[in-house]
Parts: sequence; C-alpha cells; structure tokens
Amino acid sequence: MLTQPTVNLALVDDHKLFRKGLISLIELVSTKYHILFEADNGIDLQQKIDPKKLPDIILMDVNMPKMDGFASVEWLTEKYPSIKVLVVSMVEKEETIVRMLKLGVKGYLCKDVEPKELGEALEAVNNKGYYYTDFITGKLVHSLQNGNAEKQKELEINPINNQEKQFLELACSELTYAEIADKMCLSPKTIDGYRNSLFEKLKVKSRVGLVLFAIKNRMVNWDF
Amino acid sequence: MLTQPTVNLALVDDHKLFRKGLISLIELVSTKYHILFEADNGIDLQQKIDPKKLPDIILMDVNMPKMDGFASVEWLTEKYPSIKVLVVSMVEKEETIVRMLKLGVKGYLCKDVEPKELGEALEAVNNKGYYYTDFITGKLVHSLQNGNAEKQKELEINPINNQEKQFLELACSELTYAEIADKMCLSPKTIDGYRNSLFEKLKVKSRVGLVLFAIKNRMVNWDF
DNA sequence: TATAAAATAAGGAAAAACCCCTTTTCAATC
DNA sequence: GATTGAAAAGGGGTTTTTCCTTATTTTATA
Repeated sequence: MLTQPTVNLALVDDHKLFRKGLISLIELVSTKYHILFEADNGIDLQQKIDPKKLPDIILMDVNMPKMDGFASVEWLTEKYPSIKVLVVSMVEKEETIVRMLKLGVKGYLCKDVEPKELGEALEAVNNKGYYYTDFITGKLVHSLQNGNAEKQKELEINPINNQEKQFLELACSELTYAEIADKMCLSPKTIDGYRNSLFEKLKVKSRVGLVLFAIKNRMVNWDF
Repeated sequence: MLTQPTVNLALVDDHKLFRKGLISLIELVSTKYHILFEADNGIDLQQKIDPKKLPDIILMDVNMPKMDGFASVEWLTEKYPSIKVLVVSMVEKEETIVRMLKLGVKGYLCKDVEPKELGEALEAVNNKGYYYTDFITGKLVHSLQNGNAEKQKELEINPINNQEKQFLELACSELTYAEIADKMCLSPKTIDGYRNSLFEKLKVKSRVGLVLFAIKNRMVNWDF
C-alpha cells in the first residue's frame, strides 16, 4: 500500500473552539492532513511559523484582533509566497471577498458550508492549487458589473491602508481614541495621525464625520 | 458496567462548520451526549423540536438570521421551560451577556474557550443545572453596579420628545453642539441638557453612541 | 550602504465634548 | 396669587478631541 504524502496545515482564527472543531473535522476527512500549528491572529502566526517547516496550506479567518486576515495574507504572500491560503470566514460581504481574492488567496469558504465542502476545498487547493466556488465567482462578477473597480481606483489614488481601516471600524464605537490605541497596541499619538490622515482623505471634520462615512460606504461590519 | 444515561443535546447556530466541529468535539469529550438535532436559527429550531423527544440542553448562538438567540431563548422558556440553554457565542459584550442571563440561560461560553471548558460546562449544566464562570459573574456585577436594569425602565417611561428628536438628527452631522444650538435657536446649555438626557435614555456614552443609535433605529432620514 | 519615504510617536495647546449642580423662566394648576 | 414641575439656561470644572509642529523608528530603494 502506498503511503500518501502528508499535507501540512496551519490554522489562524481567534476562536479556539472553532479551531479545535475544525481540526477535529479535518481529521475525519482524511488522515493525510497534519496540523503544524494554530494561531490566534496574524501576530501569533508570525511568531509560530517556522521557515524550516512551512505549512502547505493555511486556513485563515478574516476578523481577528491585533492583526487581521488581510494584513496576515499580505504578509504571507510577501514573505512566504508558496503557502496557499484558504479563507474560512463568516463574512460574506462582497468587498471582503474581492479584497481577499485580490490579495491572492486560493479559496474562500463561509463558515456555514458543509464539512464535506471543507474536505473538497482542501483537496482542490492541495491538488489544483485553488478552490473557487460559484458563490465566489458570482460575487466577483457582480463586483465587476457594479463598477466596484472604479471605486477601488479612487482608493488606489488615495488609499486607506489596513491600519486606517481597522482604526475606522473601531472609531465607529463608543471607545475613546485612547482605548482604540490600546486595542490596536499603538500609541495614542499614532491614532492621532490615523485620524488626521483619514480626515483629509475622507474630507470630514470630526469623528462623527468618520462614522457617517464608514456607514454610508458600508465599511463597518454590522448589518442594520 | 453501568451504562450512563444519555444526555440529549441540540445545537442552534447559523454556521454549519462550527456546529459540525462542536459536535465532533463533544463526541470526543464523552459518549454520553447524543445530538438530537441541529438548527440554523430560531425558526429552524421551532420546526425541528419534537415535544415528544425534547433535548436536555440546547447549545445556542446569539447572532443568527431570521430569529436570533434572544428570541429563541424567550420562546424556549415560554414553551419548554425544562430545557436548559447554554449560550456559545463570540459576543463578549456585557449588555448581551446580561440580557441572556436575564432570560434565564444556564451558562454563557465564548467561542474562544478551550474545548475542555465546553466539556466542563456541559457536565455542570447537566448535573448542577448551571455553569457560570468568573468572567460571567464579573460582567454581571459590573452591570449591577452601573444600574443597567433601571435605565431600561426609564426609556419606557421617558419617550424621546420632539426637541430631543430634532437634536438627535442634527447630532448625526458634523455640526458642533454650539452650531446645533444656533440652528435650534437655543442656548448651548440647553443642548447640553438634551444630550445628557438622551445619553441616559439611550444608554450611550458619547456622541458617536447617539449617531449609532439613531442609525440603527432608522431615526435619521438618509438612505444608505 | 546611504538615502528617501513611510509609519510611528511626542509635545503642547486650543476647541469641543462631557458632567454635575444651581438658577431662571414659564406655563399649568390649586 | 402661590405652588409646582418641566424646560431652558448658566457656572465652572474635567476629559476628550482636534490641530499644530517636530522627532524617531522602520521600510523601501537607489
């Protein structure tokens, strides 16, 4: 009997219970997958990843504290371009999916899929190198049709970077800037800088202006 | 050898992958748990629950489409008060936890706990009837100290009057309070009063809180 | 490796927001 | 006319936000 080659995986998700469940499911799917390590977020990933023993595929969440999925994928494609990233997220927002695809992830799964699909996705990413469902393709096409690209261009001229985006989301809450700085592990003065640069870019004059912009442009993650 | 009695469980969570993972973990913890059924949300729960074969414990998510955790628990305690509900959510907001505890849930777990704690929680709920960690107790005590319960009453007694409503709309803009006062032909100090009374009534702590409330409750008329 | 260009952080100060407590105004009612 | 209660306004203070300028640290790049 042939022993099939081991496929090394890593998991990045801030919910331990979900990670453990996922691992348990993966083990049921096939014995060829081996979990190298788990991480709570991007920072944790950077610390746990071992250049001498890289995972083949990383299962990546989107919303995480400290360093989110976008920043993590950006860092990964820069540092370890050979690693294939499969996003497993509960976010179904078109913008999020498109943004992730642009960053070069090999697949995007929603957390409400069948465990079977997880197996298929892993299989596909491992063999073909990618796994794009009709759902994802649909989102992409729709994004193109609705001229999302143009809006994106505007952002390319005047891009809101990842840090600023994360700050913007936190600014849409009752946290003070000091508390936001704390949450982002940055100096309040840096937050000061983010705010000022966003004020300029978004042409607003106050924090309320930031909130209104974020809501009008659906940059915050609560559905209402 | 004694065969231990089976404990019947049901899961209500909109993310299938999480549900399946949870089941897989529960099966690892002990063989005495039997999953009667899974549901995507409250509506689905109502359809799948069988009065002739009720679960002993229901693992319940909070944020779900169609019918969320709050509504589901409310319905359950009304219809099947004997069923013990253990919340498993990623929401760590005090307000959410307190609201759930008021509805009578037997425990509240965050999705980032160790799988081991899930086992302990199930065990405790099954034997003692409840599982409240220090984390939960802490949130409760803090909530009591801040007199959250009384404020709820105040809102029902004190509706938002016309002046306050007008102020609230203007507050959802980049106008300063001084400018709002000007527009409403009132002293800035009166505006000060409106703000304070709205802070109390709406249980918010800042102007951003006002804006978020107004938008969530569709009290401003711009379409987005 | 030197250098430019960013991101991050700091100091300081003025404006705005926030908070508590008191006083005035005014209309309703006894 | 006196009483009362709510709305409006004020006094005076703390905290947070906002806006300057400048310095340091990191990163990119020539």
